[in-house]
Parts: sequence; C-alpha cells; structure tokens
Amino acid sequence: MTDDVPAVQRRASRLIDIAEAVGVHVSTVSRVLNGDPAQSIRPEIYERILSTARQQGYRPNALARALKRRRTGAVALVVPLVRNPAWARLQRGALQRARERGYVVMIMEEPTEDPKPPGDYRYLVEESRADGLLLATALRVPEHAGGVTGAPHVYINRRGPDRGHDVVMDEPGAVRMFLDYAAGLGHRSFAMIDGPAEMDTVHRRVSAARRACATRGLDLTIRHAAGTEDGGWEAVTRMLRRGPLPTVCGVGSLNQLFGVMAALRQAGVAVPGDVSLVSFDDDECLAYLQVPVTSISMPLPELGAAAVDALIARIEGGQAGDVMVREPMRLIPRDSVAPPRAVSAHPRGQ
Amino acid sequence: MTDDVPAVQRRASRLIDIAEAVGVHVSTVSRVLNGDPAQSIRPEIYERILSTARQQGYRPNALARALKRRRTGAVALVVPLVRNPAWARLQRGALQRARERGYVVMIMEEPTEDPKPPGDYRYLVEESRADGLLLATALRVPEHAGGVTGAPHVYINRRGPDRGHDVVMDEPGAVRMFLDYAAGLGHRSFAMIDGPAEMDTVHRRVSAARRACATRGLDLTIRHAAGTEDGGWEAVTRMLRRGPLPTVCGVGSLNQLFGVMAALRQAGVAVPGDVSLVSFDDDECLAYLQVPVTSISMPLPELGAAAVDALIARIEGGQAGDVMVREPMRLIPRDSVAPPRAVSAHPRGQ
DNA sequence: ATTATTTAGGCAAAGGTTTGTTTCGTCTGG
DNA sequence: CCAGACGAAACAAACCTTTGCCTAAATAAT
Repeated sequence: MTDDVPAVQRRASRLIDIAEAVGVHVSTVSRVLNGDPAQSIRPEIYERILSTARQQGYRPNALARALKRRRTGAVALVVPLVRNPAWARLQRGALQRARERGYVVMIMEEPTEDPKPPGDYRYLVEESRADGLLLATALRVPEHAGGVTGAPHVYINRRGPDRGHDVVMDEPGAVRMFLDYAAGLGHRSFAMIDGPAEMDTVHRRVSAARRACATRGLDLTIRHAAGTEDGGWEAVTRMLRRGPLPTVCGVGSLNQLFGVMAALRQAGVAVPGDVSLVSFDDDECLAYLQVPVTSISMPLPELGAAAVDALIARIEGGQAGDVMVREPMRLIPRDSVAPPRAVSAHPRGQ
Repeated sequence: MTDDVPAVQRRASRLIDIAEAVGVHVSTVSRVLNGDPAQSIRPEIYERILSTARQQGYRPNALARALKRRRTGAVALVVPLVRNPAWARLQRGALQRARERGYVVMIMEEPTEDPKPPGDYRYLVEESRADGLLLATALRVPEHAGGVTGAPHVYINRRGPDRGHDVVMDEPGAVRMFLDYAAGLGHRSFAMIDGPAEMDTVHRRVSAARRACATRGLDLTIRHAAGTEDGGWEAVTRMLRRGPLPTVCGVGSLNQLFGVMAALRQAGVAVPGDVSLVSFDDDECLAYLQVPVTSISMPLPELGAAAVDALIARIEGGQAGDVMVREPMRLIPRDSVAPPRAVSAHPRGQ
C-alpha cells in the first residue's frame, strides 16, 4: 500500500505525530496502539491510526513509557567471570524466556577479584535501569552479608542470605544419582573433587554427598580446589600423596575435569580401570575425549528460564518463594565408569 | 554523621525531594549534582545539597535523564548462540570496557535457526533502549543484506555489508603465523578445518590460507564443517576417505578440535607423529589434553574492548572507520606439532 | 551616584507516554 | 419532552530530569 519506510526519516515518529496526522488527540492514539479495552473507537479512526503508525514507522519510546509506567521491562543478569560452557546454557535459557515474556536483559559481569556483595548491584534498579536482578554471582560467605533490600531479585542456583529468593537445581539429587549409579556397579569408595567450599553449589553437592555416603555406609573423600584445570590437577595430586585412590571420583566442573584426567594420566592411573570418573558438567566435548566421560546433565536452560519467571513473578506480583527446578537431570553413561577392579560387579545388561 | 540509609524508604528520592529539603529550586540541585561548571553557587548550599542527596540515598533516574538527554547510556550486544569459551573472553573485554566508559550493556542472543539480519536489532535503538549496537552475530551472506540503517553500530570480527563499521582481529596474520611456524619445521602439506564458509571469520582465515600457501608454494586442503565436535569429526573422516592426510592441520575452533582429535585417534593417526595440529582457539584446557595442543591465542578481550570504543565513538562523535585490533596474538607451542615424518626438520633449539 | 558586570539561583519548557477524568453529542426509555 | 446512558474522544496531570534563559541582588567600574 503505502511505503513501509519513509525515504529519509528526519526524526523518530511519536504519538503526537500520528495524532496530528489523523486529527485526533494523542491519548486516543496511545489507547488504540496499546489496545486499551476500555476505549471504544470508530472503526475508521482506528484503522487510520494503525495505518498511520505503520506508515510512519512508529516505535514506542521505551524510556518515556517506562518512566510513566514505572516499569522498565528490563532485568539485569549478574554473572561471575567464568569460561565454563555450562553458563552459556543457563544464559541461553534465561535470555530466551526473558524475550518470551517481553523483557530485555542487561548483563553485568562480576569482577573476579573483589567480588561485590549482591546488594551492590541494586543500583541498577534504583536508577530505573532494570526492574529486577538475576543474581548468579559467585557469592561467598552469604550468611552475614544481608540480602538485597528494596529491589526484586532472585539468586540463581545459589541460596542467598534472604530466604525465598532462591531458584535452584537439585544438586543433591545429582549427587545421589552419581552415588547410586556407581554403588550399583559395586563401588564403595568415593571421591568428590569440586570447587571452593565457599561456593554455594559446591557446598550443596558436597554436603549431599556426605549425607548420602553416611547413610549408605560408603567411604568418601572430598577435595576442594580452584574450579580450573589447574585446580583439578592439584586436587588429584594431593589425593595421590595421601594414599590409595578411591575407586570412583565425581568432578564438579568441566574445567577441573581436564586437570583431573591429566593428573591421573600422568600418574599412570587408568580410567576407568583404576578409577572411574563422572563429571557434574555435561558438555558435548566429553563424548570426544580419549576416554569419553560419563556425566550428569543438568537442566540449565530450564534453570535460567525458571529464574526469569520467578523474578518476573516478584516484579509483577510481589509473590514468590524458593523454587527448585524440577526438570529431570540425566546421567549420560559413557566410558569413564566401570565396576571397581577388585569386585566383579553385579552383571548388568548393557 | 547522619544515617546512610533511611530505615524504611517509602519511595526513591528525587531531585525535588532534595530541593525541598534544602530549600532551593530543583534545577539548582540538578546542576550541582551534575557538576555543571557554568553554575556558581554558595559553598554552603552546595554542601547541603550534596549531603542531603547522600542522606536521602538519591539515585538519578536513568530513564528521565535519558529521555531528556536523548542518550540512554546503554549499548546492545548481539551474540550468536554458542558455547565456545572464546566468546566469554570477548564478552568480558566488551563488558569491562563498557563499564569503564559508563555504559551498561544489554544482551541479546540471536536464534540459531532463522538468524535475523542484523538490521532487525535496530529496534533496540529505535525504541530508545540502547544508543548503539554491537553486532557479533553469525551473519551469513552479508553482501546483499544491506546494512543497519539509522542506528549506530559496529560489527565484531565480521565484515558487515556497510564499510567502515568493522572491528576485526588479524585473522590472516594468525593464519600466516601458523603457516610460518609449521613451514619452518618442514611442513609442506597443510589442511585447514574450519566452520561453514558463510561465516566471515572462517572466510577470512581460509582465504588468507589460500593466498599464503599459493605464495609459498605449499599444498593446502580446506574442509568446511559445522563448528561443533561432530563437524570436526566429520571433516577428518571425509579427508581420510580422500587419500593421504596433509602433515599438519589447523583447526578453526575448540569444539571442532575435539572432534578432529577423536577422529584421528580412532583412525590410528598419531598426533603429532602423523599429523600435527594447531588450534585457532586458545583455551586453558588445551594444555591438559593427552597431547597438549599448540594454539594461537588471539586478543579477544581487546577485540571486545575495541568494539565498544568504536561504537561509543560513533554514538558520541559520529566519526569512525574500520579498526583492526593491533594487540599481539601469540602462538603457544605445546606438543601437537612436530616436524613431518619424512623430513628431518631443521634442527631447532627447544 | 549611575551603569555594568558578576554571582546565585529561579522559571519553565521539553522529552514521549500513560491514564483518570471530563466533555459533548446522540440515542433510548419513559 | 426530558433524564439518563452510552459512545467517542479530548483534557490534563504525572513520570523525573535537563537546560536555555531570566532575574534580583550584590559587587565593581566609571
């Protein structure tokens, strides 16, 4: 019909431009464009407004709208500085859900050195840049830190200092899945190599492992180390010095896993012959390693999406509570787990 | 002195609240708080304004300010949906520089299926959500697509359809670095395994390789494949079917590298004995693989930072042009490269 | 003493929307 | 013929800052 885009657009089209072109008041245009159901309007005017808006390439000014509505339609995602591909999956889930729900997201990386208390990011809300905070920070010693006050927020897979703001995955369940799987193959002596104890995810996994091993009467060694290749390397080096290795080892992150495998290889420890390995991060590359590594795949995109939903619930309704992502996690068997050497495992199909 | 934060803050403090408390006009408060040099003011009032602002916990409303100033102080970063850790480094550089320059960044993931033309993201600018666009999209067939019109933007490590908007790294230089290194060891027959030809980065690497090999009289085989583990696997599988392998192979991404190594391993091809390998992505994990992989480390954080600088230059000054990041790249020798079998290489220290 | 200049700050418009309230006709029922 | 109801749209305030211009008093220059 008419040209979609004016050849040279001097200036962005505003409501008032449409109003003048059609000959109605600006408020009428606003209501029509927003589909205000309380407004009744002559079909002819209605059409003219719509078509004029289209023709002028009208875009609502998000600033003005946000100013008036007291809602920006943006949330801020605060992430630690990591290169773990798992984060990409979480981020993806969050971004996609945010888009579905009509929010844009602002990203903020927390400096590794001198991590800020999560409350320091609420300036984004205070300055009206965002309606709420998605906190996926590394978050040490949260207990005494005090929560984020005055800004809607949720913690992602971390228990924050204030209850009712957490969106978590079932890490204990993942640990039990690992334990049950290996125990079913005959393992009795376990290790967990994981990140620093101050990280909440780590803490949850480790204490779940302790509890579960105690219940089942299994041996458990825990090693905390930096969440890097080097950390993994160092953790097994320390274990080797302390005596015989457990027969199966869970590793907290992909980065650590590389270090763990390298250290075992160098020490001449066979995987899975001498020790079986399970990674708590899943990644496609695991299937392509020299010995493909069994892993537990967690519902990370769903975690991101759930966090966004929870935050929006807080922003819009104010209601909320802790939520645990219920999407199933899966243990993906590859080649890094075998029955322990000394024991002939229960025969098993497959 | 006075309490930093009022016990219960009914409502965010505004300029007018400060003005009333001090007994001056709101415009005066604005000028003082913004340090307007044209404003002269009694020291006493000046102090009272500052201290009242602090006491009320005043935060400027970014929306109102942006509306008036016609500048949001935000930029949008559009990234493809990838899990390559290299992206994290780029993103980090960009976010950090943006923060230094007083901008916040909005993140947007481009759907993998049905990638949008980059122009489709300019709504962010049109709606005044951002001042400009950092385009790191996958960007296929850019030539005829037409540029982003009407919104300040730069392409990150991609040549966009409109000239003068590109911030790139020296991929050809990286390729030559690889070629020179291997040729220096006596290699004459090269392969490049890289992503889809429609990706601009890939295109630049591949054509640089072609040119350089032609000049130096070296053999070159090129294999395009998906930028995934599976793609890498498939690429070497295809090469194996076609006859004898080149003696050295450059691999475009970390993900592909895993597939490449797995396929070689399965085929019984020794690395670096039968074929040497160089990765164009550097990552810490490479040092921990069974045979640590030589890589070329690119200045990714600097790329991100440069892109932000270039975009801000456009936003603020309007001036700009293509920029190539000049920070040095480094070849990091590990164990995956050796002289070709048939040739006794020039003896070399280390 | 008068004019010019500076100092210290007020006034008001503008930026683009949203939304509660009004207004002005016209139609319906009585 | 009139009260009330409804349809269609206008009015205007509010959201919070910024900034060009103006004023009034005080000081300086003549």
